Amino acid sequence: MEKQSGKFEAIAAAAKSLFWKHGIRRVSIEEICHDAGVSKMTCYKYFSNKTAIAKYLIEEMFESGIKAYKEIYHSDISYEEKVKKMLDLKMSNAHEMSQELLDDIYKNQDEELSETIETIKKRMIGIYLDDIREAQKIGEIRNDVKPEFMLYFLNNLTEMLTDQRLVSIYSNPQQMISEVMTFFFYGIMPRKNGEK
Amino acid sequence: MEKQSGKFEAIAAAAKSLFWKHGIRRVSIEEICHDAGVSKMTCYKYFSNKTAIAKYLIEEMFESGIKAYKEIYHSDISYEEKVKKMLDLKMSNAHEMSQELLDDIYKNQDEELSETIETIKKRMIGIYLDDIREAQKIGEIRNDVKPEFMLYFLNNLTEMLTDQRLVSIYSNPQQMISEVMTFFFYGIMPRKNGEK
DNA sequence: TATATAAATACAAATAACGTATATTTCATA
DNA sequence: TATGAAATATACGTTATTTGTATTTATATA
Repeated sequence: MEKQSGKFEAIAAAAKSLFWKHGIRRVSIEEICHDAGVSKMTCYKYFSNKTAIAKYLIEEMFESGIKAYKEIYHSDISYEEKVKKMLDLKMSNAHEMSQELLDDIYKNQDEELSETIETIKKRMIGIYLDDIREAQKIGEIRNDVKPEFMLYFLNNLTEMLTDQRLVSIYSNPQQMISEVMTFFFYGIMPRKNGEK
Repeated sequence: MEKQSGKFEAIAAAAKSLFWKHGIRRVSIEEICHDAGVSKMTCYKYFSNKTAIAKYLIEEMFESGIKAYKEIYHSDISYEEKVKKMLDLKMSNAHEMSQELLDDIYKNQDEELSETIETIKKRMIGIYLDDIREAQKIGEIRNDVKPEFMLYFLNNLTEMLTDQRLVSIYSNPQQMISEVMTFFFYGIMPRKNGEK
């Protein structure tokens, strides 16, 4: 069997560009084919329909996200450094999948797609919670706070980091992340002597 | 007759937001009505169809552009200052109408809309050329260069000013405009003594 | 209460998108 | 050059969406 001469990738790239800009509903298969420089028949060789393309793209996106997370989590740096790196990552990927696109998917009640997203989300939450519990066990973070609350709070943080009202307070995003993280790790109490 | 309770404006605003983001083709009238919080019947009270809404918005946009230009041109400042103000204006309005939206209009061969745009464009070019000729007449700019070439070159300048490759060379846009303008007014030759 | 105005609903007609079948073209290989 | 696999272009019936209008229902105002 011959190696795919990049047509699959061309379709995926064209679809991603269009979906991410306009949502799924507004984009037609013929449009994707045109942008990919591929005929409709070729498109149907690889994907059974539009939803299948979107599903593939969304799964790919989440997979690469999980992979990036895993790499950070299992790297040999302090827990604080890990959280910092994750927040950096989240920020740079903020527009990876726009809220608009998600709304589009849910609003149009495409059950297959929303189920796909829900499934992956659950998987990611499971991974995150396990990792938090592990970190509690080995004493990297305090264990008198529910992992679920930490996760909720972390999600809240990432939202804050893309909120223009917060961003505009700081002269650069690194300073913002650093300050927010300090608050997350140490709270509002002034540091005691001996504390890092 | 009662004053329109902002429904016309609501429709125009919703349509503009959608058109400017997704182009005209991808947006339906029902969508506009929904976003405007107005029923379809009310929409048809004010506009006969989707093209009519787009036409109104495009004309309004060009009109306000011409108005802003006129204000600058007839203000009591030096010609150099005028050009600078115009370039500032052009830059801040760079995304007023995206190339994508224009492509959408031309690609879909909506004759009415493209004619509307062409008509307005011609009017604007006429105004610009007249003003350049007048400036030549009263000696504000040299008269051994065709007005048409100056206009062409000015258009080219505004395109350059939104080109990221150029923008990234300068630490701020004002410096860029100033340098580009100096080149436009005085060319590459070093200034002679006595020249401003 | 009467009257005007907008919203909601329903609908036929037009348009666009879908997915498939078939004919044509391309192009590498025998 | 002839052959065959694979992509493209074309055509087509089917379904879904959009359009523009008509009719009914709600809402506010004088």
